[in-house]
Amino acid sequence: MSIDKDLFKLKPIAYTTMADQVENHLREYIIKRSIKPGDPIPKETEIAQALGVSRNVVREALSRLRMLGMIESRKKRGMILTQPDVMKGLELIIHPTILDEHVRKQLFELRLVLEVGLGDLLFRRKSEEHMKKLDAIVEREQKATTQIERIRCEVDFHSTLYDMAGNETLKRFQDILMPVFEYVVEYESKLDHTSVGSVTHADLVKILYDNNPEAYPNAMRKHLMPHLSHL
Amino acid sequence: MSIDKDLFKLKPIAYTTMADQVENHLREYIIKRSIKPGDPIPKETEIAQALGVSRNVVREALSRLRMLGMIESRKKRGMILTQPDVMKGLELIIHPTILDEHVRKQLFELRLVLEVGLGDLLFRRKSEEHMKKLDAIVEREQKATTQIERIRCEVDFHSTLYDMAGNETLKRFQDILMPVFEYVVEYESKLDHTSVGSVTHADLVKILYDNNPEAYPNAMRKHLMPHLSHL
DNA sequence: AACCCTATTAAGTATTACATATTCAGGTAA
DNA sequence: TTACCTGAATATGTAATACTTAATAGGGTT
Repeated sequence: MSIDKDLFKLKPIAYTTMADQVENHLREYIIKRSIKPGDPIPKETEIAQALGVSRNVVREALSRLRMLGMIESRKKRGMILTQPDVMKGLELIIHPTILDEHVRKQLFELRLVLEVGLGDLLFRRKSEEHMKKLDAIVEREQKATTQIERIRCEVDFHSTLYDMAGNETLKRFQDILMPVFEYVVEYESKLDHTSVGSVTHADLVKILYDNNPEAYPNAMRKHLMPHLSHL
Repeated sequence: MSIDKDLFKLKPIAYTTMADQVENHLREYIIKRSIKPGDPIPKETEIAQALGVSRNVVREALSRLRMLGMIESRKKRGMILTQPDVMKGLELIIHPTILDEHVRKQLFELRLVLEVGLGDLLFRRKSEEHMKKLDAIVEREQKATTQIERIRCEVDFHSTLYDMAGNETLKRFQDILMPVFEYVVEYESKLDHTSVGSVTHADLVKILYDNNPEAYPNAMRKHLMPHLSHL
């Protein structure tokens, strides 16, 4: 509770550079002026002069926003605000080899949570094509002879579910996280779990055909049980 | 299908700057050399010289990675790789007033999916304290007289569930998305839905006390039905 | 009115210089 | 020896300047 204690808690000092400040300033500027995608933002030199910093620093801040897809710039036309891809930031950070195991595990849990809760989106948005595709995957899986082929079917099946959900953001989220999952799957398969839950892909497809949203969550839970029991 | 058609689809040209290239180069460098958090990375001048670009460009690239929390730098010690917060990128982009309604709706759906699928994490990780906290919120909610107070209880309840799940990444995800949800909630309350699903918070708490993972998903679905029926 | 040429503008890149903070080594005093 | 002070070396942070490049606008010619 004492002030001294809190002081010690501070990391080597939260040093904020000019670029950090300009970045924040620009964010505030965009929000306060409620600038919308397509609208122009001031020139680099104007910003630099207005904030009393070198153009160098301004460019660092702008470079960051550009990376996130928040702004675009053309040679003469200046810069405009753009509708950012909300998952862009995730994509830039998530790389399996950089993340430690703890985080990878948490992301894998996140995936399990998503698939169990996915039902209502699926039932509302499934189409003929989607169902046919699932049928085809199940058939392919039953004919599969190699472990590699089975794993491929597994990935395709669940990936198709995300397609069916008709939510681009969710789909993108899944696509970004996929490489991490593969890492975990590999890790788990080394342990013992070549086994599959008591509910098969075919069972899940049947539930989708039967239009039975009530049955979906617990069916998926059972399907994922080998993973869930690991928590 | 024709090539010409595809060409037209290309945006005004995917122009890559030197900073973009250096950024990618650094990412590859980190991955290929499997540099781990805490390990040092080359000096700015070394990078600039090695890649044949100005130090300015290198600093733009480094500035981006620094923003994402992938590296840290000290005045003399040089720069080191750090374990990035996987959700940092999301946090930087997601601001309700910037996102268009379409994306906000998708994020709201994502939240619904998460809460329905959250069960298994809850049952495995709930503690005495958590349950007490939920009890207190339910009690507070029943005594509430104003709409504002009820909404606050609503937020607290679901927020506590994410706490209970014992997954920091998931919790952080929720915290970042919360402002967007508030926007949607406000939007929905304007329509008609002051009503609540047939399953109350108290019912959900009971299921948690009863250690009944099977009942959870459909109970939460019913609780969220006013929102789900909007899909 | 259609076309071409030129000037202008704003972002991208390079270079140089200096400020600042941190480490390290060396030297002095107790 | 130990402790403290001091200054040099170093790498990042910031500034200033100049030049390149591409896109736009405007003016003139046919």
